[in-house]
Amino acid sequence: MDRYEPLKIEEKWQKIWDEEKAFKAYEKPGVPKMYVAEMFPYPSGAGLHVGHVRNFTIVDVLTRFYRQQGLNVLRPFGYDTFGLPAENYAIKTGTAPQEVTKVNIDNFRKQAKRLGYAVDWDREINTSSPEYYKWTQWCFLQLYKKGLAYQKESYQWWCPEDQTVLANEQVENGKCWRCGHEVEKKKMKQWFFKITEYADELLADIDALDWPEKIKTMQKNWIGKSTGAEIDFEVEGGAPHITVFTTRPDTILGATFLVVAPEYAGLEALTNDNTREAVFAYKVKSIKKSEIERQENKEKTGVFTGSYAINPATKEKIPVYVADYVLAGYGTGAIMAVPAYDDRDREFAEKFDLPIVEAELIDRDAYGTPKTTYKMRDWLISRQRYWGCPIPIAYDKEGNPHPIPEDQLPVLIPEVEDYKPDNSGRSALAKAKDWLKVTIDGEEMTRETDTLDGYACSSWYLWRYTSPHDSEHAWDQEAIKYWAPTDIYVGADHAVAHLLYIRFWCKFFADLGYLPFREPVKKLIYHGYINAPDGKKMSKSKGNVIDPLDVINDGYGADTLRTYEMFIGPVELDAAWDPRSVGGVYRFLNRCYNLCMASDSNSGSRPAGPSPWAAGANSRAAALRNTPNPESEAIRHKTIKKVTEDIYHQNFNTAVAALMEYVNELYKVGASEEDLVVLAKLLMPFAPHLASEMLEKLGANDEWPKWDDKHLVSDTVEVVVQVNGKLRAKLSVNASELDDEEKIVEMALNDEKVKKYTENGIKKTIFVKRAKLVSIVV
RNA sequence: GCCCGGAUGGUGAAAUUGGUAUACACGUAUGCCUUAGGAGCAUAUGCCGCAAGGUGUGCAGGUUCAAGUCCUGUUCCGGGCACCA
Repeated sequence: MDRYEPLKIEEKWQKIWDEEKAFKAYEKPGVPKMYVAEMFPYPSGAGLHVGHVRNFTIVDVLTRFYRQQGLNVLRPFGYDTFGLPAENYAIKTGTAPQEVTKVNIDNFRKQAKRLGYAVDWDREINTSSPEYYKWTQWCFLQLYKKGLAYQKESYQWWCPEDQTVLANEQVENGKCWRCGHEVEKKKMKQWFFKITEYADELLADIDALDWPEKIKTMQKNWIGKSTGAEIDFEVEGGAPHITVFTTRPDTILGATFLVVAPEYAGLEALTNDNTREAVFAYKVKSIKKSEIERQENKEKTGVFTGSYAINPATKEKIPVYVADYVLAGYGTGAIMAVPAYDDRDREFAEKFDLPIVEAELIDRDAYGTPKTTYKMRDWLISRQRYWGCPIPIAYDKEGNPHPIPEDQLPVLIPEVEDYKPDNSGRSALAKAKDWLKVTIDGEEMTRETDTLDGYACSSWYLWRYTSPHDSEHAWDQEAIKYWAPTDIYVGADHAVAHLLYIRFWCKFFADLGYLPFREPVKKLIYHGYINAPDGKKMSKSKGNVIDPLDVINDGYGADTLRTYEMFIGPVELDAAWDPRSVGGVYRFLNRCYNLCMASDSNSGSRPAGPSPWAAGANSRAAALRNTPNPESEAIRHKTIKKVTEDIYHQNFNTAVAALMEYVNELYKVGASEEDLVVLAKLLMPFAPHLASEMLEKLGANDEWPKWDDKHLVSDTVEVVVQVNGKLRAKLSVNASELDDEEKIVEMALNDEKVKKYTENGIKKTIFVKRAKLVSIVV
C-alpha cells in the first residue's frame, strides 16, 4: 500500500486541473452565481508569503464549497503591478519595470498554482498591461467629463532629497519612506478626484453593508460628517468678511476672537503695516513645520493679524488671529473661538490672555446658515512617478488641459533611459521628448507627465474580471449583470482607502448607467495577519520569515499548508505561525489518507503491525464497506452539519476541528465507504488534492453532502443534574422520555449522588428540555 | 484624549437564545509496535488533593435556579483616529 505522498498527489491533480481548465467560468443564465475574489496581490520579487496564502486560501475554500453546492462560481486572479518597488528596482538596476513585472507575475502564477487554487486562469488581469490601463484611462476621462477629475493648486508633501511629491502614506513620522529625509510642504498643481461629491451616499450606505463593524466604523470616521453652520463675521477696515464653520452656533455669544489657518486665502488682507511681517513669518514657519513637530508639540502658537471682526450676536469687536491649530483643509479654514466651551480655544485664550466668557446658549439658526462638512478630502491622484498609468490629458499653449480623445487610448508609457525623477518636479515621462508631443484636433499639445495613483487602477478591476478580454469596453454589460456585484471579497488591508474608492467609483459608474448596482462588495471578509513564531511581524531583516513554498517542499505539501492556515485561528484575528501545529495538520491528513486507503480490501500490507488500531480498524473498515454503519451515522450527519454551517459563517478553524473529530471517531468505530466519501467531500475545500485522490479511489463525485436532522438525535440522551448550580449527576435517559418532565425530575431526585445534597429539603426544581438539564435548588 | 476590539489550561484556541467550561490541535507523560522514523497507534493531561472533595474564564461587585456569556465599576493588551472647530 502506498504512503501519503502529498507532493506526488498534488502534482498529479494540478496538472489535471490545468489541462482541463477545470475552473473556467461561464455565464449560465438561470443558474445562481457566486463571485468571490481576494484583494489582488502586488507581485513582489520575494514571491508568495504566508499572508497571501491565508488570503487566497479563504477565497479558495469558499470557491470550492459553493461549487460543490452547485453554484456557478467566478473566482479570478490578477496582479496589481504599478507602484514604487518595481520603479525603485528599475532606478537601481536600469531594468525596465515592465520586465521586472513580467518576471514577478510569472513567479506568482507558478506559486499560486502550486497551492492548487480553483482559479479561472483565463481571466488573469495585470493593471500595467496596456489592454488594462487603456480602460483605467477611459475611467479617468468619464470622471473628467463629469467634472469629478479636476486640477487644484494645493500644498503637498515634498521630499527635497528625492525631488518628488509623496502621498500621505509615503510619509512616515514626517520623513520620506525612501530616503529618510524630512519632508516639507510645497504648493503644487495636482489632479484630484471629487470623492466628496459622494460623501453623503458613501456614509449613508455603510450601515447596510455586510462588512466587519471595525471597517464600517473606520470608514464612517474617515468621512467624518459634522453638521453645524457657517456664520459670516464682518471685518473692520474693509477686508472681506470671514466665514467660519462651527458645530456649535448656539455658543456664539461666547465667541471672543476668530482664528484663521496659516494657509487662509484672505490672510494678507487682514494684516496691516505693523503686523504683516510677523504674520508672514508665522505663515512660512507653520507651513514648513514638520509633521513630527506637529505631532509631538501641540502647544498653541499664533499671531494677531491686526484686524478685528464684529461678533454678529454681541456686536462686539473681537480680534482675528492666525494659528496653526486651525486647519486650512477643513470647514472654511476659519473658526470662531469660544474658549468657554472648547478646550483648544480655551488653551489659546489663556496663552494669549484673551477673554473667556461663559455666555448663555441661543437658538442654533439665529446667525448662520446650516452647513454640513466632512473630514474626508478629495482624492489626490497625481503622482510624479514613471511606473504608473499615464493621465490621459494634454495641455495647449495656454496651459489649458484637454482630454486625450478616447480613440487615441491607451496613452502608452514611453520608454526612457533613466526612471528617476529629476529636479523639475515632473516624472521621468518628461524625458521622453517625442512622446510629449501630441496633436489633438489639429492643435499641437504637450502631454501630462503625472501618472495616476495606483489606487485608481484597483478601483474598477472587480468589474474587469467579468469580461477581462473585452477590447471594446471596460466591462461587458451582459457579463456585469450576471456576475457582479462581488458577493464575497477577502482581504487584510486597505480598510479605508481602497475599500472606499471602489465604493465611490461604483456609485459614479452606476450614475452613468454602466453598473446596475451601487455597492461593489456585498460581503467583506477582513482577515488577520500571520506573524512569526515569536509573535512579531515577519520581516527579512529579523530573519523570521516563513516561506510557504519551503513548507510545501519540505514534504508537507500544499494541502497541509492550506489546511493549517485555515486551522490557525479565527479568520479575523492575527495569528502566530507554529511549526509544530503544521505537523499536527499533516498528521490529520495522513490519517485521512490511511483511513481511506486502508479500507480497500485489496491492501493487505498496511505498514503497522498488530497495533490495536491496525488490526481492528483496518479489517473492520474493510468489512463495513457498503453496509450502513449505525455507529458512525450520527457523527457523520453531525459533521456535515457542523462543517457546512461553519463554512457559511467563515469559522474555518472549527470546521477543520470538526473534521479532525470525525476522523478520530472513525478510527474508533470503523469507517464505512459512505463515511469516507463524506469525509473526502468535506475535506475538498481545505485539502483539494487529497480529497480528489480519495474521491477518485472511492469512485464518487464531489457534490456537497446533505445532513438529515433525524440522524442527529440518538436514542439515549444524557441529562445533567445541577444542585444549587453545581453539576452533581448525569442521567442516561431514553430520548422519548424527554417530554416527561415529571419522570425526569423524579429520576434526578432519586439519583444517589443527588440525594446527598437534598437531605434538608428542596425549594424548587427546574427542568430545561432544550439544555437537557435539571436544576435543583435546596 | 476619542472610537473600536480583546483578556479562557504549559501553548494556539472551542463553547446556539445565559444551561455539563476547556472541543480540536500543539506540548508533556506513560505504554504498545517497529520495515528503527523527527514515523504510526493507545491512554492520560485546568489547578489543589492519595482520595472524598474543593476550586477555576484579567480584577471587584451585581442580576439569576444557573454567568466565559447579561449589568456596573476597574486594570491590562491590541488596533484605528488624532488640534476636524
